[in-house]
Amino acid sequence: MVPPKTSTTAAATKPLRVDARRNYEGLLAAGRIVFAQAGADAPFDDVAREAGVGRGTLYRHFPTREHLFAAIIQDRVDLLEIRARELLQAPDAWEAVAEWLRLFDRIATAYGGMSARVARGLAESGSPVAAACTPMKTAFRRLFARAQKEGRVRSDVTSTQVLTMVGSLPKHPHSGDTIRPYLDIVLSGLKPPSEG
Amino acid sequence: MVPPKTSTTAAATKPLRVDARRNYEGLLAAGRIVFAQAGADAPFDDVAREAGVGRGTLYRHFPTREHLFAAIIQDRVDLLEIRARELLQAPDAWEAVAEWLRLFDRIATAYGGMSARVARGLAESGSPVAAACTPMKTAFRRLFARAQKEGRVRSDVTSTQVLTMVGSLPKHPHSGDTIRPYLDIVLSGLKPPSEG
DNA sequence: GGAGGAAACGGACACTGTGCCCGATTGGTG
DNA sequence: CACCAATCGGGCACAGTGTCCGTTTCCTCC
Repeated sequence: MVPPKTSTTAAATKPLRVDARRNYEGLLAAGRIVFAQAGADAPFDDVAREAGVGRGTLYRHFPTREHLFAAIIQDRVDLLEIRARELLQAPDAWEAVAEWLRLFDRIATAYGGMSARVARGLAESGSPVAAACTPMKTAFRRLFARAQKEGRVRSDVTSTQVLTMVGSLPKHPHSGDTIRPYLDIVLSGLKPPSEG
Repeated sequence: MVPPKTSTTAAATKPLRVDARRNYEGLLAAGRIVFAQAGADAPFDDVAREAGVGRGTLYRHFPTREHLFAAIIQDRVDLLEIRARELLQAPDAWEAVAEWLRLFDRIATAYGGMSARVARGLAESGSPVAAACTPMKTAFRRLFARAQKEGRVRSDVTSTQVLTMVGSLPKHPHSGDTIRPYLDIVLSGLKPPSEG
């Protein structure tokens, strides 16, 4: 895993000592493992133990759980941003939005219970999650605005609200997949009243 | 506040001593106050302190936070059950479902953050919340089935899934109201593909 | 109306998770 | 290689949870 480059997490200011970078990457990997296995509410200490470092090290690199979340999802967020830019070229504006949201939903279920917390963080500016997601949000806003402009999406909802809503959809407790019809209902409901 | 009669919470087995009943009702009232003010994640102790009783008393009456939730929402749930039965007589099956869900959504926002926890408990059988909501769920299932039978609601979703979904909708952090378009999107998305 | 027993009370205790702090250690530099 | 700053990581204080048990209160029966 590559430590933050252009990201908003911590770097770009100073080169970081080699042991610090090693621990940073180890904590990131440990976070993925622990949260994937025990859910987003797993004891924060477990991450430090899994990484084989002390509590102090963990808290220095990631002051809060949300900071670690933000770092963990960074690569997925980058991916989603790229995809949103690509889909701006797609012929059907509505299908582009729908396809992107399906991808977003699939990715959001990677870590149990995390998508709900991320969805919450998306809204409140100032949160590390919101900072990490800003480029993605901007890219999706363009995609969404295009569909709205063409009248393919209802006009009384903002792109951020859609992200929050989809991120908050209930998930299967164990599989982690969104229960089938939930996303379909939202997608169908996003279409303007005129369209079926 | 009337202590549980036909409810599933604790009673109907033994008459409860007068001091026990007094404390039960005091804890219920305290729970409403504390959760309304500080949200559903407020320290459980605060409920005991607000009620002027010890921790032991609180935990004896309500072994878990969810047990207290179930008791607190009992009267709202009863109300919703009654309304669902009434709406079975309504001429328009779809409008009946929509109206009931709007009521459900409005009620679900009474205590900050509680609706999400209740929505989670709704799904997992065995939880006190699920037990308290069973009559309501049954009544809504009939209402929902009627609309589905008439082809006014998409057929690939169950009534329980709808309840879980609406209960999980993001809420305004402060006001507690569902952000406007969320419920509209779900309602619109529940209609079958043929209808606009 | 008072004595005995069961039920209920409520504070103390042990435990877990969190977040911070500071002495010890390690790495980079002249 | 020696020094200084950056980093490490264990220890500490604190808050929330849930349980246990000695004490108190209520109900019943005489």
